[in-house]
Amino acid sequence: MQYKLIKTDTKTNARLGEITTDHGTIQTPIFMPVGTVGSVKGIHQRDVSDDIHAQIILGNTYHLYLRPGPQLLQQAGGLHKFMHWDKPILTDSGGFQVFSLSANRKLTEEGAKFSSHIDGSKHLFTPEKVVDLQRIIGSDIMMAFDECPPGDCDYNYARKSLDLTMRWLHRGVERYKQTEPLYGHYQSFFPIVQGASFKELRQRSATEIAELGMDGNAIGGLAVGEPVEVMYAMIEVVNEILPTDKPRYLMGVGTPANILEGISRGVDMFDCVMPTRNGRNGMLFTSEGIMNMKNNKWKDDFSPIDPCGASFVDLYYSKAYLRHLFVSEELLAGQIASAHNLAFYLWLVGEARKHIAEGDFAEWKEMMVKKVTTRL
RNA sequence: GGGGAGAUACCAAAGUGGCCAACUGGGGCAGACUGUAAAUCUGCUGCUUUACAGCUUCGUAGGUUCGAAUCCUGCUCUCCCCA
Repeated sequence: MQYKLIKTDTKTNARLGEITTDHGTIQTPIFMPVGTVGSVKGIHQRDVSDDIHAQIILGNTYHLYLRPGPQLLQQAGGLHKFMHWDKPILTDSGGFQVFSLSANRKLTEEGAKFSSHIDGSKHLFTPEKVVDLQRIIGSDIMMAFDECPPGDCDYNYARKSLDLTMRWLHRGVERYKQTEPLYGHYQSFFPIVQGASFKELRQRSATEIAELGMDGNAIGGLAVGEPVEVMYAMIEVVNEILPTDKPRYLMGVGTPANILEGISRGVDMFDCVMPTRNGRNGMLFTSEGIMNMKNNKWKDDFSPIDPCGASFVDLYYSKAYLRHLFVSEELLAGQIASAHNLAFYLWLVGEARKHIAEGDFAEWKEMMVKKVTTRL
């Protein structure tokens, strides 16, 4: 994998870059749609690619391990072939499930023991096993197995958690170096900075990770309950330290405003379930603001969903029709909303790249943050 | 014509002397959602701009009672069965 830093903004820390993988190039800053179990929920791969213009999507090691399972994935020849997606894939390690499924797991030095959320069966995830699983999945970017601690945890917990994550990281890197890709394409391995909301822990984590010299670096454990200002502060602290010649990935973030603020602070890659999940729940993000399509106010608004929208659905269907679909609980509602939101997110980062290139990113970002946080 | 059952909030439907402004479901209105256990979850839904407050409601008109959606009487309407 190659990362080319094309331009750094003069007024902000925004960066324009390009990541080259064996499955194609990625223009950064980029947003990566989440397809946890090998599907960007509600959207055909064809549309993820051709309508939404996603350049890379996510999969999840924990979920894919439970279903369909590594044996079948290997039989299929990896996730790319299985799901018919030939652009890059990044897999999360299951570290987020340590957080989101915390009631169903126990942490030990060795790893995380999960009780499957599907059938209760027990499964031990170790840093080594998670590398092996991601080799089988065949993702272009594999993530280290980490503990994502809650955003409001105390210093003692955060320190112990970080220590464990760093020990797991070294074991993961070791396994990564000892193993080879199974399907002939190169796989990167990204470490994840942790340290909750504590500056010195974040600095220590970032410093240690920078020294590893991996292909790219991630910032985890943010947008998990801490105030948004703390998240921004932590990004700044970490990006002071992470190498500039490697892409930086802010995991799980976020709202359109979060993404613009992240880009401004030197983040290159983002992912979030928000465009799809919130879309399925009726929330549309647009360049003019946020719409709750279930609201009565759209009942007889026959104007296009989003006159400036980037997806075909935006001019194809009206607000009134989409509201009707939501009220009637039609599957198409969530599909349209997801397509719209993802296309908007991809459009947003595309515009960000354009404005970094043109040199007016700072002004554009200020204006855009106001617009995307407006309630329509 | 004879016999029986019933009328409760937007709809359906509980409640049959005080704990009832009234269970529950639907509908309606609004909110939440950030490396997806989510096409999920939460709140409100008689009126008074707020309320541990007040006011008006359970077909309708009266009555009994300290107190009635609940008991009694008349009336109106609906449904079912038999002729």
